[in-house]
Formats: sequence, structure tokens, C-alpha cells
Amino acid sequence: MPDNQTSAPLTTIAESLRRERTRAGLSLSEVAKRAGIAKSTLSQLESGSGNPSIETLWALGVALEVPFSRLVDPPRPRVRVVRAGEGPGVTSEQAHFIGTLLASCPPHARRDIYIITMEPGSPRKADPHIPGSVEHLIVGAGRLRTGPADDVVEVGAGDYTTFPGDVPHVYEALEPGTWAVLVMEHV
Amino acid sequence: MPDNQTSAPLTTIAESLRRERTRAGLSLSEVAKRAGIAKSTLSQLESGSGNPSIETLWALGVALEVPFSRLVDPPRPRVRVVRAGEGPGVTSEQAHFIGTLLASCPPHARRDIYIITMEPGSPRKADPHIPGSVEHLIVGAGRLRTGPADDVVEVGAGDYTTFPGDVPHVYEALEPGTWAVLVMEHV
DNA sequence: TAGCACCGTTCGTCAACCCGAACGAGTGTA
DNA sequence: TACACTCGTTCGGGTTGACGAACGGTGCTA
Repeated sequence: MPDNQTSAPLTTIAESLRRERTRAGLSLSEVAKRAGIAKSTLSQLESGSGNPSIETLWALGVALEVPFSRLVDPPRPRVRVVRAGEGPGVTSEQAHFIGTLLASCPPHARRDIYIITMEPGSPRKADPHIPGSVEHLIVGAGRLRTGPADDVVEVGAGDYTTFPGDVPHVYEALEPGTWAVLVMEHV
Repeated sequence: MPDNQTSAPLTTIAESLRRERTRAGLSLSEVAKRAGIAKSTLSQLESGSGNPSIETLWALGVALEVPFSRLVDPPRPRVRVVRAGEGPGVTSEQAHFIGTLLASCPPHARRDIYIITMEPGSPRKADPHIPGSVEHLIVGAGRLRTGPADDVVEVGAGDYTTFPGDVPHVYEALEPGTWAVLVMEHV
């Protein structure tokens, strides 16, 4: 049961609207015109005062060209790739030894460890797992195209990537003898 | 640009509300009371007439114990796969794809993921971690001597080993460019 | 400097969302 | 049969969201 219900959605929406709008490089007036709403309404929404209706927020999602859920859910980092040898924060260094923390474990999460081996050919399309699941992948050898169906990345030996597992995602080996460590995380 | 924006959200919300409510086995009155909204409001929403505000829909999401996004996103196919031959060992086999479950995660355990790279030389002696911790190691390349100080094993690329982490243990690379995935498990 | 265009905010007005109450229908019980 | 209870729907009324207009501020141009 993911408790993303705790935080008030209104402030999240306010932040998301302004963030997505500035990211797109659009003015408040322009977005309001595209969405077909009054710019005064959008101004109040971005200031945090207001309780928009679904249709209003939906129109804004269309105008900003972002999926609706991105406006209400806090912007979770989706696909993250750590290339071999450039891990964020070397945590332990001792004689000829380097440790890199790839993903610390959230409380009460469950992580199962797999090794997967693949050969080039038909890409494997994985159905979504239970909501909230996250996949971590470290390539041992070969090259691999993987990630959510709409956001695929290519990783090689030693690379690390993580992405949500509750959406359709793919695995496709690009070289013979490709294998990887897969850590499946359930909430 | 995922075009999940096309379908009208109101009918989707209406269906989602009724579906999630019946799935939970709750009456309309009960859900309305839990959400703190009038049951007339919920009745109109489930009938498709109405354009709820965010706070109203959020309260319903909390009452139904479902993440907010499930009420607005079209019901994604929640395929829960129970593969043939479940259990430790080969769990999934598909065209050019083999998945092997190395270690199923015990409940309420925490697992942190590291990549460690080592060069031959002086072996790294690790002090015991907190009691109950277990280390899982998958070698990406090279060779490695590791394990508790009194029970060292030698592993190569693609090998997996696990041993208790709450006793003194060692890591020693036997070849240049040795690296491995380390999953540290705390209870 | 005056003029213009656009920016984002604030102010009244209207529609509609949300509410409480009342209503008809179904079920179990004395 | 009469009663009590709960179900989900429908009906007036108040609060509020969405709208349009006007406002001050900024940058560009003649």
C-alpha cells in the first residue's frame, strides 16, 4: 500500500504546474490559452490557492503535454543510469578496493536478486509487476537495451540502471553472451 | 509523448470509483463517510455526471486505499505472473532469455546495492557488520577470493556467492579489472 | 518620452460543485 | 403486517471554482 496519499496534493500540483510550464518555456498566458482556461485560474493554481476540478487539470496536462499523473504525483525519478566507473559517491575506498552505492534500500522494501542471461533476437517484453515495484539492473557482460517501453536506455558491462517495474518494459540483448544482475524491488 | 490524454477522464473516474469500491466490498454510503464527503456527491460521480475537484477525488483515493493515479489513469493491465516452476532456481524462460532467482528476499529485510571494483594486491579485510546482515556477491568480471575469514571461496565472472556479513570477511581480487555487484542485506 | 505589447496578478460575477435532507426500494425481524 | 435499518438516488441552497475585465510592471520601438 504505497502511502503517497499523505502529502496534500494542492501544493504538489502548484509546484508541478509551474515546473512543467517553465520547463516548456511557455508563459502563463500561453498555457492558459492552449488549455482553454482563464489565465487568472492558472495564476491562482500556480500560487497554491485553489482546488481545481479534474477537467481543468486535465486540460492543463494536455496543454503542457505531460501525462496527467505527473501533475499530481511527486516527480519520482524514473530511469537512472550509472555508467561503469562513474558511480555517484564512492562510499568506501581501501587498498585496491572501490565500493559504489547504487541504490540504498527503502524501509520495508523487498528485493529479490536474479541473474538473467539473454541472447540477441526477439526482445523480451515484460508485463507490469505489482504497483510500486522497481527494477535495478547491473550488466555483467554484453550490451542491453532495457527500460520502460517509452524510455529505453542502452547499457553495457558495468553499467547500472533502474526504472519502475509496474509499467510495461523491455529487455533486449544486443550482443551474444549478455547477462545481468537483476534486483527486483517490491514495496 | 504518451497520449493517455485522449479519453475523457470523467468517465474513467466514474468507472474507477465504482470498480474500486465494489472490489473493496464497501457500500457507497460507507465510502462517502470514510472520505468525509456527502454520499450524494459520490453517487453523482459514479454515475458519470460531475467534475470533481482534486481534494474530493483525493479523499476518495484515501478512503478506497488506492493511489490517486489509479483513479484517473485507465486501468492498466495488472498482470501478476506466477511462473511455472516457481521457487529458487530457474523461474522464467522465454526466447533467448533465462532468469534465475538467486535469493528471495525475506520480509522486512533491507538490501542495499553496491558495485565494488578491486585490483590485485593486499586483500581487503572487512569488519563485521550489524548482526544478521548477509552479503550477496555476483562477479561481473575477473576473479575474486571472498567469504568469511575462515571459509574463503574463489569465484569468477557470473558466479554468485553469499555469506554472513556479521563476521570478519575478506575481499581479494585475483585479476586486474575485477568488479562485482554486492547486495548487502540487513535484517 | 510616449506608445505598444505582453507579462502575471487581483477583483467582481456567474455557474457548478458539494452538501444535507428527503425519498423510494430492498431486507430481516418481532 | 408493521417496524427498523441500510441501500442508492434525487432535490433546494450555500460555498467556491472558473471566468472576464481591469490593474501595475517590464521591455521594445519610434
